[in-house]
Amino acid sequence: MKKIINLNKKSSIILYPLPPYNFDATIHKPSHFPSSDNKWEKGNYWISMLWKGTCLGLKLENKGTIAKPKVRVTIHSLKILSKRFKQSLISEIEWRFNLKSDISEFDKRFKKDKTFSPLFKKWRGMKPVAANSLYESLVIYIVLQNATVKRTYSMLESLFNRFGEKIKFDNKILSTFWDPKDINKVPEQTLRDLKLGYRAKFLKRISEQFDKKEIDKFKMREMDKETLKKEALKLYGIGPASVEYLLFEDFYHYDALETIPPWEQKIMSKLLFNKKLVPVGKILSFFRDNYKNWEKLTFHYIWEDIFWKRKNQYVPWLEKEIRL
DNA sequence: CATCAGGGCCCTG
DNA sequence: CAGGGCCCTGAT
Repeated sequence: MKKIINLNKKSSIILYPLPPYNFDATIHKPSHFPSSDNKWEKGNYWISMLWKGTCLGLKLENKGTIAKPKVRVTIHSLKILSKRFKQSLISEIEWRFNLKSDISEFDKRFKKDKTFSPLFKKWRGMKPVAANSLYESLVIYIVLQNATVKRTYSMLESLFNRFGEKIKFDNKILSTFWDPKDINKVPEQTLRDLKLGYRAKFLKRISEQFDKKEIDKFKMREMDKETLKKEALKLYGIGPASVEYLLFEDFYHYDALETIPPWEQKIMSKLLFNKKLVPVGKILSFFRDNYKNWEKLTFHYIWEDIFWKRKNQYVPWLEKEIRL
């Protein structure tokens, strides 16, 4: 059992997201599998973060409304942080929690949508969130591949326990990720022992690329969608399915809807057409024809809505499609 | 018990 | 560009 690190120093700042901003629906995604690096309760969110080699604990509190959003961020750390460090950290936090991207056009354009206006209204101000760093997201995409939820969860938790730390702040104990070099320096077999299977090689290669600073996430944030896509596909172990998540969830391309994995296809078939299985092409053109430029964001609203429902009530047909 | 596909990806031919 | 192989797990 590793020692728990107490983060005793803290400082707070108020941030103002661009409206509309739905705090809970943006920060918490019920469709995602649970992971011990973060915790959500209505209006509050805790997550561990590594920034420039420093281990931090963030607490975010909702202090505003969708139309007048306001978020209080408390940064917990072991040592007092310099002003310079905090400045870079705050702009990173603004990116990660998607405080500044503009979805007001989407908001206006589909207000009167004949099919989904109630749903758009219900989740007004919901955006994708890249609460994890790019490296951490890639780790998650790798453990998602060809695995059930349970297996994905256990692979990630094994990695946390082997390579990460446990931190305590605001009465929460959370896992942290690790520096890519920690994985780059261990043999592949260490990862295989954690039951990563063939993904071990992917994780090692990606960790190596990050350790050698071959990937510039800031540059990637500036790229147009097609360039970014090509760039991301160069990452070893990252293919079309992972890139599909990456473009939307990590780089906020709201129109990035090109492929739909089988289980999502089944669920969307039911939700959109009330059928068992509709061809992917038909689902794609439904979004393209009706929600141009906002295809994936629209998909996201429909998608998360059913998973929010699942939190409060049992949805038998959905349960069957989730490989737990 | 064995067999097999899978919420992919890489590599080979 | 099609298809085999890969770690494991759960379904049959």
